[in-house]
Amino acid sequence: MSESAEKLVLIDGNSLANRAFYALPRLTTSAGVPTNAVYGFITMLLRLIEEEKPEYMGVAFDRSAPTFRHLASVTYKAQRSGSPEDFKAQIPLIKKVLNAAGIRALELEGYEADDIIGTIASKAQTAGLRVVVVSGDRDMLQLVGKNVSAVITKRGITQVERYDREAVKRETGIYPEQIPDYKGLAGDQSDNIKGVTGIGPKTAVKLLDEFGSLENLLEQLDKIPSSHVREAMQKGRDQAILSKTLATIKRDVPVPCEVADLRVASPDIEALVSLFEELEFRSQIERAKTALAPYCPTRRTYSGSSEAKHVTAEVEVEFETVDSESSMERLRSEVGQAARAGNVIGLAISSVGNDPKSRKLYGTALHLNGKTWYLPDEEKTKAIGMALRGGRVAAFDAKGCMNALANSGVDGIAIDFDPWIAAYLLDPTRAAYYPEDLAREYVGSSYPRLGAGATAKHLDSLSPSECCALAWLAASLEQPMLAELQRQELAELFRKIEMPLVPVLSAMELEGIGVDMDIAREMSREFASKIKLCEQEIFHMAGTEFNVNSPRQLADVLFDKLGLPCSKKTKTGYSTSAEVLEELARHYEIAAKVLEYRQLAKLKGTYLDGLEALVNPVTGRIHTTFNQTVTATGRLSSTNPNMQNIPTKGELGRQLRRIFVPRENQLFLSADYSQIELRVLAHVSGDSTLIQSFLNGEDIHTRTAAEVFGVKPEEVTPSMRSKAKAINFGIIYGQTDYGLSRTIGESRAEAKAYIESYFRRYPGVREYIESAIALARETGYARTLMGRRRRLPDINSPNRNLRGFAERTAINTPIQGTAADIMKLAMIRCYEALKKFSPEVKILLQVHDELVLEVPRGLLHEAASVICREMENVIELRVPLKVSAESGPNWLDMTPID
DNA sequence: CGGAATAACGTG
DNA sequence: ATGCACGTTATTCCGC
Repeated sequence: MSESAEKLVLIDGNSLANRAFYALPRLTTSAGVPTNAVYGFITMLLRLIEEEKPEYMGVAFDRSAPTFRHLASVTYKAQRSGSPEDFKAQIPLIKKVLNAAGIRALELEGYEADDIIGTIASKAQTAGLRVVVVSGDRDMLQLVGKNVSAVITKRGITQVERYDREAVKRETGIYPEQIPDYKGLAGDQSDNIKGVTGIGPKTAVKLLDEFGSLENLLEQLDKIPSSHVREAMQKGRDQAILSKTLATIKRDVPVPCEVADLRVASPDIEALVSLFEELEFRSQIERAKTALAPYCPTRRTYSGSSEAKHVTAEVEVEFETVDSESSMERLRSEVGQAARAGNVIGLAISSVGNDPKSRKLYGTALHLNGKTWYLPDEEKTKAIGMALRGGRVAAFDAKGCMNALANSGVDGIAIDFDPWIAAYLLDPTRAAYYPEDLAREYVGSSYPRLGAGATAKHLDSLSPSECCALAWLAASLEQPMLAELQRQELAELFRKIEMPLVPVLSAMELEGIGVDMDIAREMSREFASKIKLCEQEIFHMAGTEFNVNSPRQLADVLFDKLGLPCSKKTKTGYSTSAEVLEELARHYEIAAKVLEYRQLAKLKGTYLDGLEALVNPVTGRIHTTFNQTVTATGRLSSTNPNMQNIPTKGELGRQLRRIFVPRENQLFLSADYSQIELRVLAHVSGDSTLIQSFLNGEDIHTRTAAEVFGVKPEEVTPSMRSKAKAINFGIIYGQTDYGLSRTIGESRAEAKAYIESYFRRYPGVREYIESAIALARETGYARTLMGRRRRLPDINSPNRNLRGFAERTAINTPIQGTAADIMKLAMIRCYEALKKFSPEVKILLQVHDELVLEVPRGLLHEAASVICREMENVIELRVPLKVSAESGPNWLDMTPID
């Protein structure tokens, strides 16, 4: 069964509505009609549609006498959130909404939602659909099987847990089909199922692991080793059978419809809008329209912000699905022909996955020679993959495509054009690079319907037609966007740096980095107990208990209750930032404790607990994603997790680096550019003193201190050096005297004097700053050494604040951006050099001015020299580039090489 | 419930 | 007003 099969989402309506009802405060229309359950239900429904994009949907409702459990829970919480009547009255409203949305509400006299869902899930499974069951009830896990997964809503559907067969086993210890057997043995209090007296959860799991099913167990009671358990089973035999029956979801109830009837095909948007207006759900109208648009037979009209209004073509892109040997043969020959002729081949891949390494391909579209093809599965993609090697390929999210292809065993596809990267170079500060916007800007007023791909930020779960439209678009954008890059003198940066970087980043992401989760969990436990201790001390000193994590509550306690002096303010109240607390800590112990608490909580939450969910279950490694199109300056950024902000500054935080470990018999090698930004400053400013001190290999901060404070280098004290360091960094950021005075804790006049003294000693730097601002004023841009540009629309603003910000950006961007350019080029060079040197050496991470690699022990010194050489010689500046290398058995214990 | 805004804090 | 560039976490507010 290929994963491109159509999808059916089955929702337990009562379960979701109930949750919504109790989670939301009492919302009503202006007439007083309660609407919270409807509102919450719609929120969850739309979210599901947006994420799952199912072709089929059904929402099942109970139609039996309420069980004991329902009554109990409803009356129990009733006093807080409204009466059960308020809830019941909202169910018909939910059904009305579903009806308008074109989604079937399913109910059957005398049956619960479970049974309807079970029955339809079975039918759909037989029909070859992928089924997703959504409920708050873990009982539903028993329906999980081939092509049937379950989403159990924990706290809503944000913290969603998706179960397949193996996940159920992992979580519960038993397989889905054994859940009724399990309940037959261990019972279930919440469902009033008794089970066998004397058999608890652990015994039940053990028995089922051994005997498979309840029936099998009952046949071989004599084989149970423990006499205790054997007796219990003999006594509870009938109860076990009855309990199992009660716990089994029925799969053969007379549901009033066929799977085909559940296709979402004709939402009545007008009816839905008027219903929402009636319910006064203003904020949901637009969202619902967008979410349901793909299900509507006709496409909405697009109205752009400009005077010209474009109407997207009503037509789907035409494509041929490759489902026979003959079509495969034809496609193969077309690809060969396109490759030989040098024609562009548009590529788009529909894939899913939590991280780059688990991103799995389930459909590929190709557009070439004016025709679009769709390869409906991995097998077909592999069959054509190699043929793409020589072609000129264009694709949105080239790196994601490479990852998905590599995970399917298709390596070495070079992608020459990624419209997202092109658009990024043309305007790196743009909020989003939507395919639809690019189509309008570069292709013209008519293009095929893009569907959900229109506003795609990542290319998850595209339908065949969306996938094909994007392949078409990627190919169609190539020439116009390349021409624009050329016009703006960005083509070389694109061709020589950004696109060649893609395979390097892909390889890094797929490689991942090793983590020792045993250490992480151990540290997490230690931190937890320290946090608890800390919290108790804070409560004691405060004389009250509160949530220390809440800046609001903390401010209340500190400034109102305890009357500590408050200084800084935020938009909403008094600030409790580290800066404020550090000041207070000089006199008040509680402030110091809060700082300690904060530090521990931050480290635990972000770097210990947050990591767990991101470990790839197959590789056991962390596969971060490097984003090439987010920063305004040209740097990379890293997400899921951010591997570029792993603690290094504080001693406590630094310890977390022990978690990251190389493979057996390998070492980490880290190579970092020393003072790269100041070296870039020296180069672009041409300041002779600065250049000279780098040429001499001096300690740059010491030299600055000597210059600014007018002493000999050997007379520079640590305090002078640290101030000089602050000045050096401040210069790069365009800092004012006020800012410097705050960082070094001296008077503003003093800071001003330092800066003036600095500029007297480094006049070239002052000239650079002035010319950078002047250039930006003239052109509206800041540019890096390699021509990367960033628009600065506020550089001539009458608003002093905005203008000041733009001016500082004009100073900083060429420096930060040039350093980024250099590092990117170095990465490409290192990657190429390592291919020749040894395929066993892997680049794992980039942290702006540092590369982290994994190296077999025996290759360490040679690898280090290859890397340092490549990094240092990547470009000839007026000052040398210096790289320092370290190695170690984890990311904490790193020692210098040479 | 879930989305958005806010505050805080980790990195180069 | 007041130092550049990022991403993640937890809390809080809001919807009608």
